[in-house]
Amino acid sequence: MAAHHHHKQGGSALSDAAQAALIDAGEQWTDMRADIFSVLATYDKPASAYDIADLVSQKRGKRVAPNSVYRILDLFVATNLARRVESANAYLANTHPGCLHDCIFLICDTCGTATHIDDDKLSGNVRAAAENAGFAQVRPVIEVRGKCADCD
Amino acid sequence: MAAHHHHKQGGSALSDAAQAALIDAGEQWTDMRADIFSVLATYDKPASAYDIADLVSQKRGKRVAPNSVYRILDLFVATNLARRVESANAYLANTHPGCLHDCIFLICDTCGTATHIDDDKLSGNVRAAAENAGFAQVRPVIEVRGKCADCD
DNA sequence: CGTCAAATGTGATGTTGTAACATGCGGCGA
DNA sequence: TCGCCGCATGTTACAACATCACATTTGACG
Repeated sequence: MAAHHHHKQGGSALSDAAQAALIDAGEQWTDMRADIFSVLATYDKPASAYDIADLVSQKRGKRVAPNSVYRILDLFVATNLARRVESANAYLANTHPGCLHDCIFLICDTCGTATHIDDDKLSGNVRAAAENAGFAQVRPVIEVRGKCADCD
Repeated sequence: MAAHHHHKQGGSALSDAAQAALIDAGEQWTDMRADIFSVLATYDKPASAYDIADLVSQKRGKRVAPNSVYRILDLFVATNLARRVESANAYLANTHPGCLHDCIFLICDTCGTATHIDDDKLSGNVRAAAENAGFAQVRPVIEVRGKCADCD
């Protein structure tokens, strides 16, 4: 595979990539983590920890506490398998784990779907502006609320 | 006063400006709103609705419910007297009400203080990217988490 | 097999945000 | 003046989001 393609990966391919990335980070790919990732990956809008807890509970036929979900989501975010959408208090699967980007999320206020842009130039400028102001260990949060093309 | 200065306004001058802006928007400047704004304006870090409710309660010697605070904060945000910091679930007074900007907030993860930058070029690029992707009624959320110069 | 660390379960609790309806207050026309 | 109306605020309840502390399970490894 060539250097830097950004095809969205489908269900199982994406899970495979996630698994590889997680193991690569020295973490385990457990059933629970696989289930949570796969549920998260089916969402095209940011999913709250509680949404995920409900679906994973169904899938397993046994209550999974939000608590556990949060733990794993935190891990996913730390290892770049998922992103937190701050303006939605919710999470999205990273469709290309392994690639580091400062994602820009576009969230439709009407239908809730989120798309994401990787514009390293843009996010780089934001980073630069922050560092210019004396900030270090910078982590940009760039999200755009609005109306998507389908909801005009 | 000249066209577009951005001196931070101090306590009473800022409140005066806020009052003017609110009335200009066809809203009332009530005691409650004045109190909430003045409390918000003393913060140099994003203040949660609950923080504000506590302080305003003290100040008035009578419990003010978070509920009421939210209502007024929403009004402030709608009229550009205050901003919501999404990544902190909290609010900041706008130090120059009347000027419309897509603010960029820098929030220190260590001390919590927030500074803000107005870089219309940068935020304009974010807007443009979103509109390019078919989004309308765009409202950028640009925040940067990191460590401020004092906390290095 | 025993031990240890990591993962997950469980229950409690803290924080943030809304909904629904009641009350108060001031303006304005009858 | 009186009653009505619209807006602001009060009050109660609850929903949604997030974390803490501690118990139990699992599985890797000597």
